[in-house]
Amino acid sequence: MLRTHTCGELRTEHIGQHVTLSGWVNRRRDMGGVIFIDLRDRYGKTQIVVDTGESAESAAIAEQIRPEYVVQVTGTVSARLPGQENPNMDTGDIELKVNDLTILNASKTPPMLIDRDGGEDETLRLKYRYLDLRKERMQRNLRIRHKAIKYIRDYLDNNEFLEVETPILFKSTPEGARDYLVPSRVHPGKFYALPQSPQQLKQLLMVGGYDRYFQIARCFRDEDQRADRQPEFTQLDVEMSFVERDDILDLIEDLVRGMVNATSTVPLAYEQFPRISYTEAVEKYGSDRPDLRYDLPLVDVSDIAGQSAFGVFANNVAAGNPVKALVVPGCGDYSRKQISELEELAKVNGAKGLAWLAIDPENEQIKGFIAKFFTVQQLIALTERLNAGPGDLILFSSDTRLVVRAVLGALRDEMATRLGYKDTNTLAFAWVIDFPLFEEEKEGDHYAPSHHMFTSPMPGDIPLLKTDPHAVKAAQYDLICNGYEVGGGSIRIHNRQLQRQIMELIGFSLAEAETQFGHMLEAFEYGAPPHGGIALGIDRLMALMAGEPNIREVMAFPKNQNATDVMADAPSAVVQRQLDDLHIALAGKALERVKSS
RNA sequence: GGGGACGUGGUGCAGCGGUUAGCACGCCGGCCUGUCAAGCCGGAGGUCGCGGGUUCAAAUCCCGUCGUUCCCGCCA
Repeated sequence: MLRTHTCGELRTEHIGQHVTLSGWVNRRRDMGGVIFIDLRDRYGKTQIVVDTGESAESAAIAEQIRPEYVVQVTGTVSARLPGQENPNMDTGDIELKVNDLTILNASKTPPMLIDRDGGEDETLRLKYRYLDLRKERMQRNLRIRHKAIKYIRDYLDNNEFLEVETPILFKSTPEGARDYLVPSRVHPGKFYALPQSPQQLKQLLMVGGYDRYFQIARCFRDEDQRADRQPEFTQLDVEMSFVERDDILDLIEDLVRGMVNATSTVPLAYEQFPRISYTEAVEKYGSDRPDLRYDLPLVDVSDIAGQSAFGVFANNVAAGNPVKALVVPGCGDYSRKQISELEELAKVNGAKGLAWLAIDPENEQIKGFIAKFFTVQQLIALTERLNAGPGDLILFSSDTRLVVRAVLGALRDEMATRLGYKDTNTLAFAWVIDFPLFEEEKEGDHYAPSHHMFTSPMPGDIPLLKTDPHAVKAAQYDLICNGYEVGGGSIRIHNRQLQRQIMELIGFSLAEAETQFGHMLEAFEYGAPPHGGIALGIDRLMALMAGEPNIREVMAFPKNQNATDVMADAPSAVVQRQLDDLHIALAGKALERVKSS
């Protein structure tokens, strides 16, 4: 071993011991007669002291040392001089007096400072990721990730789950996200697909009798990036047999609660996760993954506003559409410019305009271009319903139900940001349940599944499939946190008759089903147990738990927004021979680019 | 595919029509025996992303383009 201790380990009880440390030079402070070196590894920092009067040899080496040199130091652990202790360092009561100093490896001047979080350009961080990884921030984040995943494995192992690996090279299905494809050398013109999730495979494991399965599974989706989306990401994939919905929710909630309490830097807002229906989520918060760190509810005022002389409201209510409102505390003094920013946001989300009222903080007069269309009694009824007071701003939306949701949901989110309601030091988890089995709007003349084809209806709703499919609730659930979807799953259909019924409703022919899911349908004929499961987005969970705004910060080697690895320069061109092996000829843009390079 | 923001020594930024493009950190050299973002003195380092245009004059204004990022579309 090139060390006897780590750089975060030595304390006063080690004083007098002869030890060897190895690590990176964080900083060197040359006082002339004495040189201090902060030696760093991922466990901490220790101050090294070189006294030029005591060892000319070590002093000469210390003179050459620069930041990020890798050095080995042997010396005696000593108490710091009285008054020279550093309370900001874990090892601040001691220092290592050097007997022997060796440079294990030199370093070029790094393009960024390691001991300061510099806000460097993202390209720089990603190009020199191995240097970025030396920073405290990334080391802390990857440590949280490791601890959390270890917690998950231990928890599920204690509950009789088996971790099973499933193929990375699998089969493309046209549904869902765009697949990453891998050409086959052995089968010209055919392709594997990288899994978007192990969904089918875990259901087949249930048929195989592995009644409690999990996997820390890498997944791939070839879609455009976001702060919470990378081309490859990690799911905790879970599937169980002989369970009902609440068995899964209870288990996963206990797992997540324990994991957060044990490993997260950001604490839970509350221990018990609320279970809210999809209908409540979209009607009250305008989103199927509402941010529950704050309330700011959408309130239906159709009955009052429909009576007003404002044509838009009256006509919409007469047509059966809602008028809903959002009260924004303290924003009654918004300027014309600020209001028009909000109107722009409303329009982006489908609104034709933005109606608003503001209550004067002094004289309680109600301003806003629609005020004149309301009687005094109507205004009183409105403010009472909304619990709106002096200084408040009231934002309205009236349109189809879907547009009202989208508009006020977006405004709720925006106003929470502006009002500083998004506490970054709390995690507000919740379950969203009772999703409709089918989307509200049909695709052509067919129903569209809101999750996927294998999602089971709630058992009591099965008769409704024949009479009112839109009223059928699914045994589907999402785990949400701070406005993010961090997980989702369902109880699956294991009954062939029911599966066929659903396929007919969504316009999926037997022939189509056969080519895409033949292996699934056949498997289900050999004694598929009742089963269901969930998948949690590990990267999103880790980002939330580390208080990070982007999942790049919890991945060791992420890609940038263009799905490029700027460190390794991937994807990259390959030699013609490789293409020939794969029976691939470049065409179009790809061919032009190769010719011009 | 679309919209917003950003692009200036190694790094982070200021300058936003008119001197030799400025500041901090870093880097190089010197001084210094108790520092810990050490201090002091001196120094090097820039095609202002790239291309075109407007102007007597462009880092600065306009157009295009490339890169980064956030968002919309997309993500069963």
